[in-house]
Amino acid sequence: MIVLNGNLSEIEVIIGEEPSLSQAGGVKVDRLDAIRSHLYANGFSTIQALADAIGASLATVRRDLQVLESEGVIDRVHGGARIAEGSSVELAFQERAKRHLSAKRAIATAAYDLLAPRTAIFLDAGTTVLQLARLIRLNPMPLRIFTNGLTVAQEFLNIPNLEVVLLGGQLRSENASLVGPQAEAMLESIWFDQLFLGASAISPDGAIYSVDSAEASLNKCMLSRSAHRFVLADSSKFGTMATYKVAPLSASKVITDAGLSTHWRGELAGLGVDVTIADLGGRE
Amino acid sequence: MIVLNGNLSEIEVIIGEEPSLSQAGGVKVDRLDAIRSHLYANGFSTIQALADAIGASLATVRRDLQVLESEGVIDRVHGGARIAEGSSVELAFQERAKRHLSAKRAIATAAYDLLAPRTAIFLDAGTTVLQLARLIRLNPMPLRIFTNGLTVAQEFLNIPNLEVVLLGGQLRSENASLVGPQAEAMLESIWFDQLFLGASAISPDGAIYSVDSAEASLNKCMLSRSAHRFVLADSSKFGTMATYKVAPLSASKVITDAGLSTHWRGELAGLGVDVTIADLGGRE
DNA sequence: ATGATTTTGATCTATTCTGATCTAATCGCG
DNA sequence: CGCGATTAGATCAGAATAGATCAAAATCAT
Repeated sequence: MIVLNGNLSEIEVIIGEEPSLSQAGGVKVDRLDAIRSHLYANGFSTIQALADAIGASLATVRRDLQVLESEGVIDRVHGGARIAEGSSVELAFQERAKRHLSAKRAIATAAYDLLAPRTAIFLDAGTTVLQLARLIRLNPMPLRIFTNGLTVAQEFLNIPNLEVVLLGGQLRSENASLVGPQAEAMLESIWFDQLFLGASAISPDGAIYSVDSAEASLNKCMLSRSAHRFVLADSSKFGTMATYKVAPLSASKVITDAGLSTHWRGELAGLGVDVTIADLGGRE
Repeated sequence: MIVLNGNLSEIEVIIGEEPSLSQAGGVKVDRLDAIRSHLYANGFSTIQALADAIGASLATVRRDLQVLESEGVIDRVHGGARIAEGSSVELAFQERAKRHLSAKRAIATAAYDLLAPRTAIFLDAGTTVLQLARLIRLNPMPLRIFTNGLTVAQEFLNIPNLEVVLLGGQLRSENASLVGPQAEAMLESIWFDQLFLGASAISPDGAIYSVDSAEASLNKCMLSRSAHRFVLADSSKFGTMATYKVAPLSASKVITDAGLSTHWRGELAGLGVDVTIADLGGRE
């Protein structure tokens, strides 16, 4: 029986039955490991140095480096290669952050106008809320900020007059958020003036949904710990569904963009939900 | 004896005695790093001085400065260039991470060899421990990892078979760590097999010291929650002082590099501390 | 064993990088 | 304000590096 654990090269090794695999010279997997090892030990290396160290030609080393680069393990630069720095980690997340970017920025700007100095706010780990975080970094004001988002917290490094508290908990790679019972327990001892919550989806009957169970559970806790609740969701989210229900919109105010259909405007008015439509041109 | 007082740039200047850092191997990325370092150390430098220090022509230095200016890390003025105001603290961490890098990587490699699959470990927020984190990312094994370091957690995004738990608490910008009573409270409910702790300084009488009060307090909690304790400190840390005492070394094992003086080897042996000397060439 | 596929290494071409020289802009000083 | 001196920017040839192509070698499936 073969156990797959997500590592493709290991799978190949397990299935392959060559007894001569211990040979270090000619096998591609060994070469890739050797390159990674060499680059880690030296930080940076020219292609020539790698070729000498490994005993392969320049062309082969280049091809190997292409593979490693596509895996995100290394960074290739003119003149050689180096171990990838931590920054280029979340590809899917960054892609998601770019979708409907102008709408998200408009929404973030509208949300920023709601902030008051020296208050306590909570920022969710969503991509729309991240834009709000970016805006606060560029236009700082004294705030006490709570968040469960790694990227959100990162925005606030070295910004003066900000007290930033990150929730502890299990790291969820999909959106670099912290979730789980530890995060929820920590929330229980915190109270804040404003909550800015993103949403994976807003169901046709006007409820917030999330793609993740733990995230949804944590979102519920957030909602119960804030004096004012704002849901930041671009208009494309309305009328879509996700797996886990968080809460009805009725207890929150909504900030969205001008793309919201007249049907939904009426719907939200019928639910008694306060809606702010962010104007895309409304930048200061 | 060197007293560390929390001013990072002073630490760099005082301890910095390596001539090897300013040597660029003729490759662009090395030069950019060298310029960053030189400018960080001196605050301002003329183009001629940079060209002399790095060993490149004036034209090349100018072009490099253009790149760095577009990245926003420096400001160019007539006659030379200076570090951009905003990013000096951020650079301090990177500079610190690069100092004694080969020693730190050797230490990290020795620490990695101590890991066993499916155990629970805690990784401190120091720069040496960050190298261990990077090693785990490049060479993953199933682990339950706890940390209070934002950059450490970032390393583990999208790595399969890792359960990563980040301590909650107040964000400390200097080294992107989470500290404070909330972090300590969360530690109280966690127990792990191995702790890997960095150290700002190891005092002449063999005690761990830290530059930050909250960090020191948290470190004490960490030490009390682990079955095995490993202090990762390159040899330059021994015989230096910082402001806040964490704990004596006696209850921990030490991993350091071959630069440790014979005096200190004897000293540690006298204290009954188990010492591992990481060999810089000791790769698989 | 044999043919097909993949991998490797050498050669050639294209791109990028470097350093020198020349021209334009800026600074210091009377 | 103008002048000399210094510094910045532009251009270009030479060098180094990356990418593309192709034949030989190794590997794999039948």
